[in-house]
Amino acid sequence: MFKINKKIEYALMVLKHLQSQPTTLATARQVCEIYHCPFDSTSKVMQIMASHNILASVQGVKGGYRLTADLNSLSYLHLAQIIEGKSFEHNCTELDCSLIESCNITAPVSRLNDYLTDFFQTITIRDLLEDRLTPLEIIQHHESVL
Amino acid sequence: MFKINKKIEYALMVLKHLQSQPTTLATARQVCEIYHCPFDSTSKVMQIMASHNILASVQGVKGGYRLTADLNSLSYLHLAQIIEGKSFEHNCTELDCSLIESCNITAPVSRLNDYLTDFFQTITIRDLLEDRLTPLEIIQHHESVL
DNA sequence: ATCAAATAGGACTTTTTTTAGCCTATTTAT
DNA sequence: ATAAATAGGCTAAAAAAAGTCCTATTTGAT
Repeated sequence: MFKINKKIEYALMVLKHLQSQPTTLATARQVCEIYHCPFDSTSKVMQIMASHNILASVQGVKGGYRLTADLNSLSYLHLAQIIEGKSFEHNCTELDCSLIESCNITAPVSRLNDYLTDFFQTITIRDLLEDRLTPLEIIQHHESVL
Repeated sequence: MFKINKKIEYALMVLKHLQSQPTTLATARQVCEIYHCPFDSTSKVMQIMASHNILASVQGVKGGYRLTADLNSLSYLHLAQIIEGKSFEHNCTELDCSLIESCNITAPVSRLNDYLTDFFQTITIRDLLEDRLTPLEIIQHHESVL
C-alpha cells in the first residue's frame, strides 16, 4: 500500500543527523559510517537535497554538508517529490495507460491522488523528526510534577 | 511516493461496476471484456474480495459475482490490506532491516506509518467511487436554478 | 606542485517487486 | 457429458528499486 523507499529513509537519516549539529559540517562518509548505509546512494540523496537548498554543501578536503532549510516549512510532499524526481501523479494523467478509453475509475483514482497530495503537504519533516515523549514518559513526567 | 497498484485498480473497477448493477451477477470475464483488463489478475482480485465477503460469488455456469459489502463502511485501508495480503507495517518492525541497530529514524518512520494508517482508515471506497458534480457542472446547475 | 579527501554526477548491474500468464481442480446449469 | 464459471497454485516476464563502479572537479594540507 505504502512503502517508504530507501532514498527517503536516507534523506530522513541525514536530516535527523544534521539537525543535531546545526553548525558543524558532516561528510557523507561520516553519516554512512554512523548509520551503516550505502555511501553512493546516501551521497546522491545528499547531493539532491543540496541542489534544492535543503542542505548547504562545501566542496574540497574540509568539505561536507550542513542543514539550511527550515524543517518546519519543509513538507513531506516536497521532500519526496525532490528525491523521486517527479510528481507522483498517477498514470491516468499520462499517455501510458492502455485502459484509459474504457476506464471507469479515472475520477476515483485522481480523487485519491488529490487526498494524498493534500495529506503529504500537511506533514512537515520537523513533525516527523521531532523528539517526543512516549506515553510512558508522559506519565512519568506527570507523576514527577505531583 | 505513492503509486496505486494494478490489483487495487482492478478491485476499484470491479466495485464500481458491481455498484451499478446491485442485483444481477457479473462474471469476471464480462468485467474484463468491458474494461480491457487481464482476466487472471482481475479474477484473482475478485476471488479475494469474495473470500472476505466484500463480494458474493456463485459458482457454476450461471455464476458470477455481486456486491455485498456496504462501501460506506469499507475503508481504503481494509481493501488494500486484504488485496495486498499483509499489513503495510514498515520493515523496521520486522527482522529484515540490517540498519536497525544504528537507525536514528525508527520513531519518525513509525510516526509516518501511523499517520498514513489513520488517513487510509478514514477514506471510504464509497467516497472514492461516488459520482460528484465537477466544478463546471456545479456552476451550470446553479445557473439553471436562477 | 602534489596529494588526499571531499562533493558532483553519469552509467551500469544486481536485486527485488510487480504483473501477467499458464495450468489444473471444482462447481453447476444445460 | 459438456461447457462455463469460480478457485487457486506455480512460473515467467517485465518493471522498478537499490546498489555499485567509474570519472571529474574542488580544495586544504604537505
